[in-house]
This record gives sequence, C-alpha cells and structure tokens, in this order.
Amino acid sequence: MEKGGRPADNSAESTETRILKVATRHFYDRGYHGTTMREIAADCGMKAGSLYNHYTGKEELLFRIANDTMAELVDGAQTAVDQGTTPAQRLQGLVRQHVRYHAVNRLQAKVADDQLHALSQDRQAVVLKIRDGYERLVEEVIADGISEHGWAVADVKIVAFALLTMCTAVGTWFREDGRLSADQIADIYTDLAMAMLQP
Amino acid sequence: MEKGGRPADNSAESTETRILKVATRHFYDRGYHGTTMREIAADCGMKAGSLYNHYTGKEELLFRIANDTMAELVDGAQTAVDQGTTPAQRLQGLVRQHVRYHAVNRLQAKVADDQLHALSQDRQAVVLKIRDGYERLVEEVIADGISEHGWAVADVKIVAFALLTMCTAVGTWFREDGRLSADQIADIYTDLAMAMLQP
DNA sequence: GTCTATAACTAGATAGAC
DNA sequence: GTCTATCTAGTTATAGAC
Repeated sequence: MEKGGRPADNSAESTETRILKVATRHFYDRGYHGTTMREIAADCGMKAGSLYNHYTGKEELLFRIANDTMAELVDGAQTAVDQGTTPAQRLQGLVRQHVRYHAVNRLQAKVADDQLHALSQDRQAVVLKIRDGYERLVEEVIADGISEHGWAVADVKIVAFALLTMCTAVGTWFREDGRLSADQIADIYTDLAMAMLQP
Repeated sequence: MEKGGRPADNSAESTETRILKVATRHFYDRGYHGTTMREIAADCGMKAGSLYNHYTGKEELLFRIANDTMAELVDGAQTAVDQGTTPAQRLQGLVRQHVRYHAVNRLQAKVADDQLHALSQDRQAVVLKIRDGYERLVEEVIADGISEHGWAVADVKIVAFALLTMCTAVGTWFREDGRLSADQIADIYTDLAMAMLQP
C-alpha cells in the first residue's frame, strides 16, 4: 500500500495524537460529560493520572478536537474557493470538500458540532468565530452566483444554512463500509446543491 | 387570545408535564450527562428527591421526551401523506410538517435526536424503530414520485436522507424571535425540496 | 512519562418524617 | 407529594514514588 520510502511505522504517531483520537471516539459515542478520563486512559493503555502529563485536563481535549476540526474545514474551504474561477465552480468545490470532510472525519466533525456546550465560554467563542467565518464564505459564493448567474435564491442566509446543514448531516449516516464511497456521495450532493440554486 | 369558554389556567399543566419541559430544556443546553436531577428539580421549584414521586429516574425522563417526540412526528407525517393525492402533494406536506415541527419544537426534537446514546439498549431500540418507520414513509413517497412523475433521483435512500436531514437541521438555527416565521421557512424548504427532485 | 494513592467533590437514588 | 438526610459510587485532578 505504501508508495513512498518511509516505513509504515504506526507507532510514530505521538502519544498526544493517539489520546486525541481515542478521546474523539469516546466523546462521539457517549458525549463529553458521559466520557471519563479513566475510559480514555484505558483505551490508550495507561492510567487516568498519566493523561495529565500530556493535556491539562479533559476540557483541553475537547477544545483541541473542536478547534483543529474547524481550522481544517476553513482551510479546505478556502482552497476550494481559490481554485474555482466561477461561482458555480467555487460552490461545487465547497460542497464537495464539505461533504468529503464530514464523511471521512465524521467522528471529530460531530464532536466539534455537538459538544461545544461543554466548553468554557471563552473557548466556545474561539470555535464559533471560526465557524462564522466559514459560513460567511459560503454566503459570499451564493451571493456571487445570484448576481453573476441569476441563481434562484429566496434568502441567502437560509439557503446557505440549508445547503451546509444538508452536507454536514452526511457525517451522521455515512459509514466507511457502506454502499457508497465518500466521493460518490459528494457527487450526488454537488448535483443536489446546484439543483437547489438553478433559476 | 383565548377563544373558548375555558379559563387560561396555566397551572392546570400537570407536574409531570412541567418536569418534562424543564428536563428538555436542560438536556438541550447541557446534554443528558451534563444535567443533574438537582438542577431539574430546582427549576421545577422542588428538591431532587421529589422528582422520584413522578418518574422512576433520570433515564425515564429522556425516554419519555424522545418517545413522545418521535410519536408526534410519525403522526404528523402520516396525516400529511393521507391528505395528499399526488406524490408531489404528499412530499410537500411531509416537508412542511417536518420543518414546522423541528422549528416549533426544536428543543425536544434536538434532544430526541442527539441524546439517544444515553438510553439503555432496549429503550434506544424502541425509539429507533419509530424513526425507521418515519424514514421509510418518506422513501416511499419519493419512489412514487419517480415512477409517476419521473423525478430525477440519483439514489432514493441518499436523497431521502439529504432531504430529511436538511429539514431537521432547521431546529438547530431557528429562533422564535428570528427574522422569519416557521411557516415562512417551511415555504422556502418545500420549494428547495421540489427543486432537488425536478427532472 | 507512568504508576499508585488519595484528595475534594458531585452524582443518582432511597428512606422516612411530615 | 415534598422535605431533609444520607448512602453508595464515581468524578476530575493532584502528589510523589519510581
């Protein structure tokens, strides 16, 4: 499978990264408050006290997951927008990347979406600010499509929300061993998105 | 406001109903595991121990919320299907009722969707079975639209999910004091839904 | 960097007086 | 049907040995 010269040494994954992955799975399955540090530690092959050598506490784990996820989403979206030359191309790129990300990284995406209430106000605000910027990016592309292509949009904000939440929800039912791949689903969703906008 | 001869006696609301409403608000804000019986009791004007005169425990509160919500959704959907005479009418009725319900009852709808993991396996299965029936109802209407109207649907299951999750998400951003009413939003969403299906 | 032990606290649920 | 008091268990986080 490996193409490069680098050995497939999975143990190279840092302890910090492994803890985040395990915490993500637990927060996804049982929620932030339903997960204990003991359970996370056990799945990492250590005791609860040892986790505090890597993170200051449970809340920092959630913050890192949510913050990293949002940052990755914005990065991908900005790339998609930069690569498109027309509003249609940019929107298709946005939808494709959003659907693919929420399918491939469905655990962390759902945790980042649903568990924000468990963060302190300050940390919550940091994550929400990134998310607001993301939504504005989508709204701008839709607004461009209206003025340049005459897209039929009853309300930019509502349609942007409808579009994004439809794509976000892919993460709630997508399964890695399911009937369709993330790419196939992204194809269907880009078509649905364009159908929602055609005059 | 009251039209009938019955007095507007809000205290007629039973203690059981009030407890459920308060619990719904808390489960929505902080999640099931993030909510304590003491908090629910305080908002009901009683002490934690008193709650157990009305419900056997915390989990029963969540089960009642989730089960009642799903039952109401299925009822509304069945009515919408029965009242339509064509697949297009039935689908529009389904979308309208689904959007309206998730806007008007957004707290309980979100709790019923997001907190199922906290239920025992048996109780979870009860709720999921109702939800499965609901989804099949939508898939059938879409299948009818394909054969009778030639709707353009790449994949019935995927499009049914896309449609339903898009409408469900209205509950995550709808606000009672927002710019648009639940009915106005339902109008926009029925149009979006039909646009997604047109050949 | 992991362990054991423990501090300090909070949870759901119950018993029995009123 | 509500109260107070309490039980039992489990929580995050820390301290200090190794």
